[in-house]
Amino acid sequence: MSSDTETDHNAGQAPLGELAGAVRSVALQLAPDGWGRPLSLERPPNADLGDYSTNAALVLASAARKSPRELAEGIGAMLSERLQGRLARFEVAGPGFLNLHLDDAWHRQSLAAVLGAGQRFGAGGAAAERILVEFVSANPTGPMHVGHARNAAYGDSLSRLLDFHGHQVEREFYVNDAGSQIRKLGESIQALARGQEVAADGYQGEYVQELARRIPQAATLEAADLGKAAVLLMTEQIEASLRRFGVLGYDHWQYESKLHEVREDLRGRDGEPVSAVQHALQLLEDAGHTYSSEGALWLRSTDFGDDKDRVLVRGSGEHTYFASDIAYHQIKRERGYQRQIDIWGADHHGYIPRMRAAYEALGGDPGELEMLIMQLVHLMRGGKRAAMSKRAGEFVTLDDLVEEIGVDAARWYLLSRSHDTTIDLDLDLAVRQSSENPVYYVQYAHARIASMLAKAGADRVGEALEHARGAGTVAAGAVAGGAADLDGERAEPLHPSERDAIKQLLDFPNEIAEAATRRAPHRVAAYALTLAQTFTAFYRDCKVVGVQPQSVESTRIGLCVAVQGALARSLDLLGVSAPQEM
RNA sequence: GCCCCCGUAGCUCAGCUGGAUAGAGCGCCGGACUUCUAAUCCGAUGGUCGCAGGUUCGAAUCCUGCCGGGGGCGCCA
Repeated sequence: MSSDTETDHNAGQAPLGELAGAVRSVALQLAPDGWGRPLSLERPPNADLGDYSTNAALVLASAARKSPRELAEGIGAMLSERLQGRLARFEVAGPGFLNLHLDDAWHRQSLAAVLGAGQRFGAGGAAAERILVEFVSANPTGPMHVGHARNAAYGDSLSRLLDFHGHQVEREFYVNDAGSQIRKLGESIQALARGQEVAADGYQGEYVQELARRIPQAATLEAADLGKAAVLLMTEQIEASLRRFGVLGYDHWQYESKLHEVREDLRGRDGEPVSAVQHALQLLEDAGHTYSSEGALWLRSTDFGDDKDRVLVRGSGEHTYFASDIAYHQIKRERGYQRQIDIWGADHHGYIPRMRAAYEALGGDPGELEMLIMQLVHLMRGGKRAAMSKRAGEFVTLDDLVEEIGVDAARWYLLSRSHDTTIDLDLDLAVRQSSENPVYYVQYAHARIASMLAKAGADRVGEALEHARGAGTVAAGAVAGGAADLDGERAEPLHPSERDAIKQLLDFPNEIAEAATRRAPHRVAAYALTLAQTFTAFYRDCKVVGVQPQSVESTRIGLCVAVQGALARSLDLLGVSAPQEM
């Protein structure tokens, strides 16, 4: 597809944004007091009701001191004038909906605008922020399971989405390589290497044995060193699994252990270098948000809405995990992000109030910190809940999932549902049904277009695109006398399926904006499926390659190119491939 | 006991900052391949949007209570 025309940032929002703007400005002329109220511009439930529908009159009736229907009439009349010939007609319906019927020229111009935007169609639009997205952050004590898979797919896709929407995104993995769990892992490996029993609360399973085999001289090493060596191996393995799963590379790997190391650039009250953890604790102490009790140091998190105060430093002198996490968030603040997004598993939700409290105690604006909770993936077998025990080594890993159903089906399955609903994953069923996965429907539509364009030939496609892109200017100049195409001939009327496909395409920028703003990549999947369906209906109804007259073929080729682009973009945002043939 | 998420068609789920006749995929039933890709298409079946109140021109959507399912409430990480 063509990507040469990289126009301004808002090009992606046109032309639907332009129509919405026209409705808004006309409506506010009639009801100036209604400024600031949100007006809808939607596809009506029934195609007979028109191309678009607005509730402007319903929303603004009171401000205009008119009946909704009367106001709708007024808006329609003014809009008609403003859009010149492109608004074929309008109707007031029901309590005061204003239904707009747009003519073919408007559709052609809109398609031309989409083609003109090229790869940037739907991009940008956000008030750009520098955002850090931290996701997966699986403990390096074992392989990743399907819960991590969901977190990975979501975090990766959300990052892509935010980036495409115009934000400056960095991705980070927080490695919990400190604390008792690593010690336990080291001890477990040591026991296995020495042919002893693993402690009851230690780590079991195939992968621990493998770690013991892969670490040279494991039997002679101390547990602490074994732990360190295992973390390295596990982190490597995690990174490789994520890469196979299509996760774009992380910009940062932050090791928890580093937060405990003294840094030259951080100075304590006495001017001596301190660690990030000490630095953060001093900030809290200096701000008067801590106190000592029962031999421990506490954060007065209840001052910031938490249920109870929390321990930062134990009676034993050890820092809690919470203290590390506070330091981690403080370091991220100091790195200059405008927004931190943490993507956590459902078991962390109780952790949110204290983290938010700590963030505020550090002097941060709690609105900058978003902690998104992924609901669980329930593993099923034959319709029944299956146990997942890491200790016993019984779980389905990310690698298993990919091997069984492939990256595309797995990612689509995990991403086509909202992150705050629990997912039942029946692997047997998933394998059996993977060929029914809607992802293939979307990919098929993409491949089909590729095949059609190949049949038309690159030269013909290029020529057609030039023609289709020109529709904007020509139609604009020919509004009064009816639409004409480039050669001045009368344009053939668009088929209803063509008009539908164009309108479906025009929704793309809004869908992207919604999905990004609401942190909801599953909306992209839903959109892609609908677009593929709308395109397939067009394919059924309208011959493209070889259709006469040639101007019709040109428009349709242009539509194919535009749809293919939006499908490819949607799939890419989900981390799913867009094949040329299937 | 308190906190978070969920409850929509037989199944899995969209729709939720209020809009018109509540949607999709799968399953089930009946049809369509000499076609630019049938991994497709067309048609049929299928819902008291958990229950009860409230808010209003209008509620699956917002508020309250209840019921049911899942998860969480450590000086663990």
